[in-house]
Amino acid sequence: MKEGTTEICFRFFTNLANPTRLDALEQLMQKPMSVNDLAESLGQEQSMVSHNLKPLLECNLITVKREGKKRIYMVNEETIRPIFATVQNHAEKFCPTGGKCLRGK
Amino acid sequence: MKEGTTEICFRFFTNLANPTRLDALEQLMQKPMSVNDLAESLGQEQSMVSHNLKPLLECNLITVKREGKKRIYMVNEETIRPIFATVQNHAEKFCPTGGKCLRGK
DNA sequence: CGTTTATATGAGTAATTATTCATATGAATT
DNA sequence: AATTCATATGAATAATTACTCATATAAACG
Repeated sequence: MKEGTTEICFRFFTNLANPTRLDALEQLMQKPMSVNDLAESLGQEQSMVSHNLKPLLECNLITVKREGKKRIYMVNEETIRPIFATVQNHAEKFCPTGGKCLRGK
Repeated sequence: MKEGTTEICFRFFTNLANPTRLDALEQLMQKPMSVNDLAESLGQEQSMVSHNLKPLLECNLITVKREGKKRIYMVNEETIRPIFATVQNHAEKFCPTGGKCLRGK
């Protein structure tokens, strides 16, 4: 692996290691939308969603474009799709208990 | 995405979102080895490495086999290789500043 | 079967990260 | 340019996660 990869990986995975952000990504995979729509669809406060979108955006896991007075967020398909595909494959093959393999919740 | 995927993803990414565990994985990708060898090669305490290998093992991101009186750890190639390949691709294409895209450290 | 060597565990503390609430910013539309 | 609607930010607190040190366990080999 290249130099500095651990640092990048750490930021990358830290970014994804959060339920709110994962929920947000899941929604945005279905359909690009604004912070407010996302907040409503997740049943979360706008400010919390906004706080959580920030690092996703900074790391380019999502992008944003303006539409009228809204900012429409969408996922970076090139990265997000394969990542989730790999996790899903891992879950099917290696997590027979359905994700309870890491520390009993 | 399937039901329960967010929970699995959360555990999965939480597991990877740690410098010690990433360093350990990087080492183990080069060569399977014991906890003590790993500890030495990382310049970390054996107990810390052991603590960190535990969740990786529980989530089947690594596996272990006994060899004499040592326990040899190795990565789950099927999952780890593609994950890191995707992150690396992401870094090259979308992190021009070399990983400084998420919160200035 | 006792001893040694390798590894795991527990509990306490430190460090990091998430969430909340109040408020600031900012662009679009009138 | 004033108003409004959408979104971002800051700072404080809460929650989670990591690390350390001391010690327990466990398998292998004599």
